[in-house]
Amino acid sequence: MALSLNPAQRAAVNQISDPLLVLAGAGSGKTRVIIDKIAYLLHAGYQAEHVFAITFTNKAAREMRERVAKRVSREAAEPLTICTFHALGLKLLQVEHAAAGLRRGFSILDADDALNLFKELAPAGLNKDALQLLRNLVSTAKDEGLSPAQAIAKALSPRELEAAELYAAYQRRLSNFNAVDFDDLIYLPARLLDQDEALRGRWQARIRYLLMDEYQDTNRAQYRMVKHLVGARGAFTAVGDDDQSIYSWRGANPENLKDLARDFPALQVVKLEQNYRCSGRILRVANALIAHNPHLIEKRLWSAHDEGKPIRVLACRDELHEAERVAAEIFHRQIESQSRWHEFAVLYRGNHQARALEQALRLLGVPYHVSGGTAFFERSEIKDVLAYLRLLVNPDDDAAFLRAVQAPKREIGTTTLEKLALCAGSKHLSLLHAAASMDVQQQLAARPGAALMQFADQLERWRLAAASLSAGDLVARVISESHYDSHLQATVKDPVAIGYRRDNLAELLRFVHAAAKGRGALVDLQAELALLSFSERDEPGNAVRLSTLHAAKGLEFAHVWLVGVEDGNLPHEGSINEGRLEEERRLMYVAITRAKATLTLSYAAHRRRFGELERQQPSRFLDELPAADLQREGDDPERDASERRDRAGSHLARIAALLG
DNA sequence: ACGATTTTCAGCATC
DNA sequence: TGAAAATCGT
Repeated sequence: MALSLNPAQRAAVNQISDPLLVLAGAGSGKTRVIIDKIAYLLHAGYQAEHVFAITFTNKAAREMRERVAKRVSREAAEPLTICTFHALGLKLLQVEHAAAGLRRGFSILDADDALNLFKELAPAGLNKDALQLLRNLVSTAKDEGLSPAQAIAKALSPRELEAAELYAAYQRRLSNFNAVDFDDLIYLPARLLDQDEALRGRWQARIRYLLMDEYQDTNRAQYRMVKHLVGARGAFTAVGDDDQSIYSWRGANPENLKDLARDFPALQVVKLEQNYRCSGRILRVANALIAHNPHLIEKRLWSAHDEGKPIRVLACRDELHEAERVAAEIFHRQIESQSRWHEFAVLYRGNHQARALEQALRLLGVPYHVSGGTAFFERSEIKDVLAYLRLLVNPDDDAAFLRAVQAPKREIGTTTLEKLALCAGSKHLSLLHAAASMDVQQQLAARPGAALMQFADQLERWRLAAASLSAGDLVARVISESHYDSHLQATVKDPVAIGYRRDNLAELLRFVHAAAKGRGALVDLQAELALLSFSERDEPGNAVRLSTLHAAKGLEFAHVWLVGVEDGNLPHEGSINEGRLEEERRLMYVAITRAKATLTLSYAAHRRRFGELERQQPSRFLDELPAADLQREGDDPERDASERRDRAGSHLARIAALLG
């Protein structure tokens, strides 16, 4: 990367009087621009506490914080707010909780808990898809900024009315729990800002300059929140790239790029078109591919780098052959070039594709790191322990109660809980309060009643202890006194899995100790934990990176292999049918532009899908790349098919022959 | 209430 | 194919 800014980057940094959209192509140094702009704002006299930078992931926020602290001094960076959209929404709600009808210590339900709560209100016997569809309608309503009452008024058909009423019931239930879901962290602040002028004034005074990263990933609600926060002044910089919009399936709305120009007539647009990452050839291939998509604003990326190595296209027999070849190539290339392992990456469409690759790499003793996978905070043992914390902070959190009361098992089953819920409902008590109430106790049988009482007593003891204990010590005490470890031994059979879960809990403990330093208040800690999704220790180190295309966004590697470039996989089957080809093309574009020096694409003639060996066709996207830049390698798939049947030594061949 | 067995169903995965 | 959910049986 150049030491000084290029003219476009400088223009993006220095423009602080008008609202600004920075169209930042892949590898064009956009993070650099954001960091420098923060420094420039501070230099121009902005107080750090009035400068806000918003990202999508905690990881991005963390990285930005670290880079800013290096650019300006640590002390100067301290008062800055650099966080995710949801964390900003949460901050606002914590300050303005009364206006939102919430009490201090409100809980944040994750997607799972929210769905469970929703399930109880929805008509019984719905299958998973129908339920999720209905739940998504609620999300959509919040995304559009509709209150339950507005949604009911707006419903056109009986089905829509039913969904709107379900939305209303769901919000009532959340309110009873003193809880919000993830959507609410955006929807409620946007609503408050819209309706309460004084509140809006307070926040506009606080946020004097707003920077947004990955702007193409914002949804409607996030845009409305931002619009209210920046007001007519429009002191903001939005950085994004419509060609890297790959999250529309989870609500991102690239149209927001267009609306920005409509809502802020003074909007300036700066394009960052010099790519500092890829070789000339890699960039040319990427440009050729993305040129097949329609564009709102034309942008032409160029690179000052050499042409570089040809792009290779490997034809393979099946996914095992593909994995073996890729692993062998990485193995040899590393030795040959004396590169470090972390300069190599294998990218793929679906998580399941990692398996064959892992196997092949392990066989050669190549260290690797798989990104993504099940998020740390989604693991059941972590959610169990966090449920205790939530319940300590917010006794009305019935979702947390239901989780905590059943892990570890304490002879309280569904029948008991149903009875408890019935009593609690009629007396307008939360489940925990009901469990401790004498009235309710009398209506329960002796044994379950005693078990519930014991549970409530234990929580009360912890609550009292919390005052004099650090958050970390409290969590340690909860884990030990709830006998969670015996619970693990009783429910998990595989001793390796038990060890793994213990490790996770130890990791959580370490995290809480570190996070709670200086803050201490359990309330804040609990809220922070709810927003985190990945383990902080997720340090890949010096290892080959295996990653999905989505998880690879924002990363770069010297040598990239993109595997499974087949119709049905990339583009994915579902996207072909639903005409979402453009997003699939962007996905491939993102993959190609991760590569600095070499790029290898591969596809297999056959692939095992759902247990069946299926014939595959090379991706249609390969035809959109300039043939002159591609170097096709590998065996003729037809000839291989017969060879495969003949080869005596191949175990796979025999299995494949039996199946096929 | 819980473990064992059958059935189902496959994307990407943020906060 | 294989993991997770649903159902069965004690």
